[in-house]
Amino acid sequence: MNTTISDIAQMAGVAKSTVSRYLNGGSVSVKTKQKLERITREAGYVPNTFAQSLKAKRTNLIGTIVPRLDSFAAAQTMTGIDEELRAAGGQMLVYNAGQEREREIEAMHDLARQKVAGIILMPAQVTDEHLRAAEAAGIPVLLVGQGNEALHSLVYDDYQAGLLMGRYVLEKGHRRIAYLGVTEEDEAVGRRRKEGFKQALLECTDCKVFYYESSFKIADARLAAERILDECSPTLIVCATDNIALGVVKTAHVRGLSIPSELSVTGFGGYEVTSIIHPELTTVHFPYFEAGKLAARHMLKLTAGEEVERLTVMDVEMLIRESVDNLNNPSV
Amino acid sequence: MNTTISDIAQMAGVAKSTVSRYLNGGSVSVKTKQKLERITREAGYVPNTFAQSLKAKRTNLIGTIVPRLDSFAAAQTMTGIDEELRAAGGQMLVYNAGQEREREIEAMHDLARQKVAGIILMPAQVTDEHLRAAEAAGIPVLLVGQGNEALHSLVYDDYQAGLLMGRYVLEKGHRRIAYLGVTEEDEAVGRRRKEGFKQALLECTDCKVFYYESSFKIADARLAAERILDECSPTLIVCATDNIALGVVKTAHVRGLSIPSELSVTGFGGYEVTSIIHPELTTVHFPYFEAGKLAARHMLKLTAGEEVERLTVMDVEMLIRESVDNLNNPSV
DNA sequence: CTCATTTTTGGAACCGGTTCCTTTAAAGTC
DNA sequence: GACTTTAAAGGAACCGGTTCCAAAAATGAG
Repeated sequence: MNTTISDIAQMAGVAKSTVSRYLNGGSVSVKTKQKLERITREAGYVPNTFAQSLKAKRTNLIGTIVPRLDSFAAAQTMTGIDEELRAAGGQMLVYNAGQEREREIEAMHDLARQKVAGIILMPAQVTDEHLRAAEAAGIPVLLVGQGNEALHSLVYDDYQAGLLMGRYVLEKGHRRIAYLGVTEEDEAVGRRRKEGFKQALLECTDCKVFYYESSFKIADARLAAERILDECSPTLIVCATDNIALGVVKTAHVRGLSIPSELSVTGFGGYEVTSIIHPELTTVHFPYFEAGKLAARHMLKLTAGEEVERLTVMDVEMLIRESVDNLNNPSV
Repeated sequence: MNTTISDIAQMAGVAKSTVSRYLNGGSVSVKTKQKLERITREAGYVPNTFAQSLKAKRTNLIGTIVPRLDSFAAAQTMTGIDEELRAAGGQMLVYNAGQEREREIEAMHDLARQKVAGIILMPAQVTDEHLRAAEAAGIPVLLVGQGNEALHSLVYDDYQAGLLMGRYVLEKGHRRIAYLGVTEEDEAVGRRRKEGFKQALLECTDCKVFYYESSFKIADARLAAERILDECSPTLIVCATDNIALGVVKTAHVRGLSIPSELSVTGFGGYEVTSIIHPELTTVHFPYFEAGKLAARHMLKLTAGEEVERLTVMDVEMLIRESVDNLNNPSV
């Protein structure tokens, strides 16, 4: 069915090693080069990747394990990875872990078995199991979004993000604040982001802060917002992610609370939708796309055996928009 | 480095063909079965996929070509495909075409070369080039979202969607309507959806309808909305996709137009965000996730050589929410 | 023109499995 | 216990490339 290198060799009247050499740029005389050029083209010859990989013992595939396919952050990161990989002749093999830890582990084994050249992992949490699986895989593993000393990591400056946000809302005069976070098992989003925020709040002596927790789901955030509004009526709710903020905004609308005049809301992430809704959401921009590109570049270096700094921190940027009221001018 | 089947054979003192038979459930005595069970486990033996595929001449990979990674429809469809494939022991290899036609073609060649078992393609348009590439690939190709007689297709009932929407807005008393569509090169979204809508409008004698066109981008939709509002001040704008509707809503907000009292807006798609924004967007739900699952099931059958109906039409469902004003009761 | 050197080629082994065919061992029959 | 039948195991070829090494051809030097 498909023409093989032997077919080509036969047609050209040469040995298949010569054809192979021609294909891989080895020493071939001008004459045979031309002949082979013509024949491979006419026969529509396409090398069999398996045979190549079997010998080479590796592929140009980079496995990418994402928690879910339908999240803004994951989509942006994947797009970045894909773009950069493609430019270098590589390819991305996406593995959807469906937000389950065991499936992340399983994915690493599976990808290693498929001899991908490296694995880019976007976990919610890094456990010993992850480290063991990474070790067992025997290929470079790069973490995105979470850091770990044992592996190459690319993280966002979550602490700084929390700090910026804390300072900003203080500056706007808010003194009764709810922080709607996520589980502290999530080192980056759950802990660091909150710690930065707390640090900023330290500078404020007359502040009341209420800490709440939710899952990453919008529906859960809506429920949490109900509780917050009932229990402590803050002037502002700082949400650990844009999605959570979206849920809070929704609850506010349902209750007929106007944003920001009656309730201020902020998020983290900088998802596209936050600039589409009304009022636009004040949030912190995380460079997901750039992180994806950088992750891919780092991975390419790693697979080439080059050195890469173990920890890279990506800068974040405050996005000041419309969802936070300025309480300093009680005018009008 | 990695243990091979020969290593196992040697350790067990049997021929590698016996090990292979053991692994693939051939006839092996109880005694050797037990011995091999122990040895493969202890050695942590994992078969090399390339060697297997080289012989088998195919993989359990299904190539999926998407226009972009960061779209709700693509993400939902991919999730559905992935879920169903995984359940059947297969895997999805995502190829991002970046909304460029040539890259879709290139992707098909590339995937065929990598010996994927089949290709699921989500094109904006099906050209002769697509058909030729599908032919050349020599493997099943399944279209999702667009239909073509030459290939197996899974489409949404765009005509019906347009019809439902047209009837609904008429019923709500709108008589001065703008339809913000997309290029007619897109058979499904550009033509069928609009045709259904037009059909519904035929029943209305005193209607004024203005047709406009935009790209799929929110930014372009905002611009188009500006034009529409300036030129024909309709009571309602029917948008060909939810994203376009989002852009129109944004423009309305910027102009201080209240929705739906001063301007009604509708979309198509049923993206998650449409139920989060305020007011919630009236739209038509397209079963992207289910389509993905069904596409995967069909593909699995096709790769198994089974028959599958050439054209499958997925039902859509009207989602009546808050963004369309009822003009029939000018009371209060 | 001969001999040494370099370039180009061919042959064979190898990558790690699967599968076909043959031989050997075990089991069943009379 | 000898003979047939069936089950289990071994050996070799094959999938389609790459690579190493040796042979052949072309080139250069003297």
